[in-house]
Amino acid sequence: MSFFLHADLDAFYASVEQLDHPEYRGKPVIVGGLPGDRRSVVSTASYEARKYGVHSAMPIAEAARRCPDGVFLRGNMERYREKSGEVMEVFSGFSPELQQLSIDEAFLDVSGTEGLFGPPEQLSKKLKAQVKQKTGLTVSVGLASNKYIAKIASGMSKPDGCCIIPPGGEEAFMLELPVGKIWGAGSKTQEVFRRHGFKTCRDIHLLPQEKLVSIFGKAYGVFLYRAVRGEGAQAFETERGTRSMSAERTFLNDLYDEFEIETALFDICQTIMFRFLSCPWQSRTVFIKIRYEDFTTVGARETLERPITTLNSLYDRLLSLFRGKYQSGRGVRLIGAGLGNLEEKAPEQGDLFGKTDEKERRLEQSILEINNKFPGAALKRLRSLNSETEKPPGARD
DNA sequence: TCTGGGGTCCTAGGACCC
DNA sequence: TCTGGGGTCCTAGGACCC
Repeated sequence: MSFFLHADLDAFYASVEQLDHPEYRGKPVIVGGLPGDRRSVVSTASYEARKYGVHSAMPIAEAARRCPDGVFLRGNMERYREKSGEVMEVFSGFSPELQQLSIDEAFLDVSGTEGLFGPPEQLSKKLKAQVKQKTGLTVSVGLASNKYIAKIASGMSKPDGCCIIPPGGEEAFMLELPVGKIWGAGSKTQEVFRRHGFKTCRDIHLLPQEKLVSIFGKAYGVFLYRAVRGEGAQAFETERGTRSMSAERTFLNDLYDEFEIETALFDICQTIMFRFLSCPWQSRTVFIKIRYEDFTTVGARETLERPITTLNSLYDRLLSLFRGKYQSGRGVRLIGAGLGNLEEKAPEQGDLFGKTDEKERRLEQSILEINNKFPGAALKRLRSLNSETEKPPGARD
């Protein structure tokens, strides 16, 4: 008999700030940006801030209107990653089968741990107490016979709660649930639910699988059919490795100047390559993303014959994708790029990449490292190394 | 209200091969 | 002559999650 625990830190970024800064405790804390920051959104709002109607993904400007006396912070990812590590360390003491879902949540396979930690209530109590004692943070917990139900249960117990769904009770638990609580049904799907008059999972439960498939498509229809019956969704049961690596940037003001956009693209390219060099993957697929001023978003991708090995070659391909896709004259609000179809690095095949490539790769690596320490310092040098990059006449160095 | 950044997965259609 | 069917790989776009 399998049993899973889903653990989710409460208002994670905001809680870390309140932990590190006692003067913020009891106050509405909003992490994501300062009130004047244009184009920023809320990452996390503390429970005090949520009372004002502030929530994740809300524009900071709106949050500032709703909660003018809030404590607004840009956030410190390095610190959050550090705290996350501490918490995951505690989790790992409760099960060797730890599946981290994101920076602030994880699944633990706790099947057969009763002899060690007692029944679910006690297990949960011990885990919550240990997280609190060792990290100062509170965590909400859900326990069930599959991950999907455990995840929904932890969400219902927030903050600082625990919700246990006994084996056999999964379907009954789902039936009464409002459709808004279905994990995996976002705003577009909620709109479809509304149009069909579906209010609780029971309304969906009434329909045969074929009907759901005809409304929602094959994969999603089957997913819903299973979900409302309390059966785990396949997607969450198996752990999948990393598939892509990307970076993007939204500009404070829309960019119209192609040289400026391409410079930003180069900067993003460096960020990706720096991260890519220290990971165990290789990739033959490159992609770009352009968001225009009206928020329409387009992309382009290309799969190459050989893996990308140098910054120069990456930028070369990204630039060509960009130039092939970009509609001149349109304002660009965001530019992004990345590498897809990540696969295990092939064992060193020296002859696959020429000697020039290898030399170039090493030079780039050292420049990227310097540039990571002193942002901007080496950028010009690198960009001038790239033969594809021509400066328009009159552009200053 | 004027919408971040980093990811995953699905769908539909086209190219190409046998 | 004017057209089958299956498989695989690829691209573009969209929905969703934290």
